[in-house]
Amino acid sequence: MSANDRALPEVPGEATRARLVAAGLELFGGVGYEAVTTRLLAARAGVNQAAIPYHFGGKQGVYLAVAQHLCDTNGDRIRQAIATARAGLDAPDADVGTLLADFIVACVDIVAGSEQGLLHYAFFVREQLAPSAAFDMIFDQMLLPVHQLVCDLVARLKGLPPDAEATMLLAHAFLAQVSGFVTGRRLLQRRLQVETLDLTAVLDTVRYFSIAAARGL
Amino acid sequence: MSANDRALPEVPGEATRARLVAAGLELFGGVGYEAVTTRLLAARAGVNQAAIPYHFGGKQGVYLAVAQHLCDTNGDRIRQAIATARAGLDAPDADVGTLLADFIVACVDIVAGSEQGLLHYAFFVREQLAPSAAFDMIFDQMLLPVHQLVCDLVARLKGLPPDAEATMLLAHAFLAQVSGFVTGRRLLQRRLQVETLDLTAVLDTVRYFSIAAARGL
DNA sequence: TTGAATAATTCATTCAAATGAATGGCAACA
DNA sequence: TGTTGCCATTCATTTGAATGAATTATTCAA
Repeated sequence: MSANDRALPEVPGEATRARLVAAGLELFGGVGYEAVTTRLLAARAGVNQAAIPYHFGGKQGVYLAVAQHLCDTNGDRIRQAIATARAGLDAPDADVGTLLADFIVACVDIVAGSEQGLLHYAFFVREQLAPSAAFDMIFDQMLLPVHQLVCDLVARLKGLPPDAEATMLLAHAFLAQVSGFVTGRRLLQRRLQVETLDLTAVLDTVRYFSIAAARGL
Repeated sequence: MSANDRALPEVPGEATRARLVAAGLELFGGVGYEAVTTRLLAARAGVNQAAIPYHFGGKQGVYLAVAQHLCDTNGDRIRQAIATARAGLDAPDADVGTLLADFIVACVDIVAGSEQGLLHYAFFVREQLAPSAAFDMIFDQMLLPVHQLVCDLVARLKGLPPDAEATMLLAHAFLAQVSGFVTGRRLLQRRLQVETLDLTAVLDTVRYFSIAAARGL
């Protein structure tokens, strides 16, 4: 149990598993489960095709491992953003509208701030369009905590119960921006005639819009 | 060219084509292109598998026909909503915020108002996640006119040029609700513990939120 | 520290099942 | 009778997974 347990010589299969998960993240999010062949997956990961059944029991095993990895990785950043917002909410003089806007911005940043994040969220979107065994995992670990927090913020803002239907729907309207700027980003790219969106401009807009909505409620 | 060209005895192959397109609409939107086998597609349509290459040249032909049908069908309702909004915009005493909110509500209604509409939009979302030859069609006929209108509304509301980046991003924030209430509807269903969303409550929320945002800008 | 013995992993190859499309016969209708 | 659409069957590929040999890592007695 030395301090450098995480030195370069990992346990052997770990590298292969990690490469498959990384390749799966990219491919499953990009084109969907059925469109990814085990040959393509193995080639992209730079491993032999037989490594898929060997390490994960099959293609679906890779998919679930990708979902779990995705929840683990993004979960950290999401939990941090949630903690920040909740800390702000505990303060007596909390500016709830700003807290809400900051949190929505943080979510959009996590999701749209990198090519990686976009692929991650594409994975989520596909799961929502056609849920599989991975959906429960994603719901419990990612969607639910986020939605609950936004409900709490909206509830405080409007003086509503956090679990009321109206609260949840309003929370959803705020959170819609996250999916809007991801699933709709190709539309936006064409309209703006750019290859890549200006993240700063997007985040500024999200903040401005969220604060405007919070103020107007 | 009698008045009842659309009488029951259609031209023979038409029924088969229509059934395939209808089945394709349901399946492609529901599970994605690759997940739909020609056998399943034919079975769902109640036609022989060979009808696919015969009538559409292949599976992809059905897919493109579905995309076109989708643009035609929804295009009518969308164009109507756009026309209504533009008429309102031409009035001298136009309440732009309300026009904007009404249009967003109309879009959400078209998309989320029926199981059919949800499948249609799922098709769009998949095309945005991984664009194919159908994306240009969808962009030109559906996305672009809608986005342009919302840009015009936002431009009027804020006194910005309709083609400025800030305008387009703000327009996108309003339109995000459409994707948010569709791609996120399973999250919402779980949170509300219902099988089907209450459309009226959703549309009321969208209107309320849109007006609030427009007022707060 | 050796150095076999053992376990774990990788690999080229193969297999059965599936998938999309083609084929040729058949029926309906002009 | 000739054209058009429909159908059962078949075909060549592709797909996910299995197989067993080859290779690499780990263990542990000497």
